[in-house]
Amino acid sequence: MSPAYRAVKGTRDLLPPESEKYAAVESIARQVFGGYGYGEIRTPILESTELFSRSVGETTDIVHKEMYTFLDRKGRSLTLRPENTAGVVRAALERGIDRMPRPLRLWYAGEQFRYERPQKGRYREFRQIGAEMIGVPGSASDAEVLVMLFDFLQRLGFIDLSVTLNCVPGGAGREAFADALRSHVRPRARRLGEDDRRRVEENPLRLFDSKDPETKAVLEGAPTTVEFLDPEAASHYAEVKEFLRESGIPFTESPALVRGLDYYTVTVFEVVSKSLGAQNAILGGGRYDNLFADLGGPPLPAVGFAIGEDRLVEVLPGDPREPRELWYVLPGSPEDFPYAMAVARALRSGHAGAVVETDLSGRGFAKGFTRASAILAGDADYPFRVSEVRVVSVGSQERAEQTVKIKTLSARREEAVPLAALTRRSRT
RNA sequence: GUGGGUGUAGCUCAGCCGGUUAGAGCGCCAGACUGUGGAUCUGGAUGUCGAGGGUUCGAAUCCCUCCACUCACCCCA
Repeated sequence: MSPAYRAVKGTRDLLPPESEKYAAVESIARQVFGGYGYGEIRTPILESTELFSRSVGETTDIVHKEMYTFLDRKGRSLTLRPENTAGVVRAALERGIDRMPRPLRLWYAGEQFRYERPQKGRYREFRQIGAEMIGVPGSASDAEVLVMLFDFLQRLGFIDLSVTLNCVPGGAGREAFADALRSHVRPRARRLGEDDRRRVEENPLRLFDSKDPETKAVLEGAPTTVEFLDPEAASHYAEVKEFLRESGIPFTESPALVRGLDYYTVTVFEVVSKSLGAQNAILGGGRYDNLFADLGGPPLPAVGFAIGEDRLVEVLPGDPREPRELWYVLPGSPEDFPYAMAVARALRSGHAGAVVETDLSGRGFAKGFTRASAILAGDADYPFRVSEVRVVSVGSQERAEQTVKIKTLSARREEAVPLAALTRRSRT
C-alpha cells in the first residue's frame, strides 16, 4: 500500500491493456498520416531551454512557470520539452531544410513535460501526437491538415466532433489587437476578478479563456481578431473556411479561441470534448509562419497540430485495438510443457498476427478452459481484444499420437489435428 | 502557487458517537469435478487500517504534523 518507491507526481505507468490502446492509436496515426505522405520524426526529449523561451513565448505560462529546467554538468540550461513543434522546427533547420523537398510533411508521437498540478486529463508527463506541414504558404495546406485530422478522428470512431476555428493576427497586428482589447476592457476593469485584471496588462488575449461570467460580460462587444488581420491574412483565412466547407468538415467559428502559444499566426483551431471535465481540449493547432525566422532560419511558412494522446484515449468512443484470434495452448500437466511449446511454435509460424499463448500455470484442463472462456468473454485485464479463442489441448494422449485437439470456444466444437498440419493455415 | 475532497486486502468500498482476534463484494488459489467452459457450492491466502507523534486503561475510530492520491482554480494537450 505504501511502497518504498512510487512514480513521480504527475507521471504514471501504462500497463496492458491500457498501453496496448495507446500503441493502437499510434499505429492508426501512422497509417492515416502516412497515407498523406507524412513520415515520422523523433526529436530529443531534451532541448536547450532557450529554444522554448524563443518559440513558445517568454511571457507564456508554459515558459514562465511550467518547464522542467535544469543545469547539466557543464552548466548548460536544458529543458524537458513542453511541446514538440519547437523541436521539429529546430531539427528541420539543423538538418538543412532548404535542401529538403517541400512541402516537408512530418508527424510525431511522444512524451511532453509540464510542471503543473495534476488533475483530470492533465499530467506532468503526457503524450502528444502531432503533425507539421512545412514550406507551403497557401490556405490549401491548412485545409489538408484539418482534413487529415478529421480522417484520423473518424478512424478512431468519433462521429460528431466539431472543430472550433479562429484566426489570430501575427506580428504587428497582434500588438494592435492587444492594445484595442485593453482599451475596451480598462474602463470596465473594476468588474473583473483579480486574475483577470492582471491579465489585462500582461497578456490580454488570455481574457478570452476566462470562465468568470463577469469577464465574459465585459468582453461583449470587444474587438475581434479578424478585424486586425492584414488583407493577405484575411483572405487566407476566408479561403481556409471555404476549403473546409467544400470538404464537408464541420466547424464553428469562435472569436474567443486564442491559443496559448505565441507562435501562431492566422489560422488557429481546437477540438474539445464534453466528457473530459475542466481540461477539455483534446487537440489544438494552427499556422505559424514566423517561427522559422524567429529561430534564425529562412522565413518558412508552416501549419500543424498537436493532439493530447492521454485525453484522446480517455474519451475514445470505441476500442482502437484490432481484434485478434487467441490460440490458447493448454497442457494437461507439466510433463506436457515441452510438447506444448513445440505446438505453440508451430502455430505461430502458421498464424501470423494471432496470439499464441501457452498456459504454463499447470492448472490442468478444467481450470484452463475456465480461464480461456473468461478471456473470450472479455477479461478486463487481458492485453488484447480477442475475437475468438481456440483452446489447443495437449495431454499425454496427444503427445503420444503427435496430434492436438483444437476447440473453437464460441462454436463449442472440437477436432483432432496432426501436429504437422499446424504450420499451415487451418480452416476455421 | 491557491482551495476542496479522499487514504482500510490486488480492485471497489463498509466499519469512524473509542471497547476483545478488522469486514463485505469482486478477483486470486484449492476442492466438489485425478482430460474440457463464463455457472453453483465449499474452503483458503492476502492488511504496518498512508506515515509519525499525541490523548487514553484501550485508537482504523479523537487531536496535531507530514506524505500521497484526487478534483477544481491558474494554464494547457
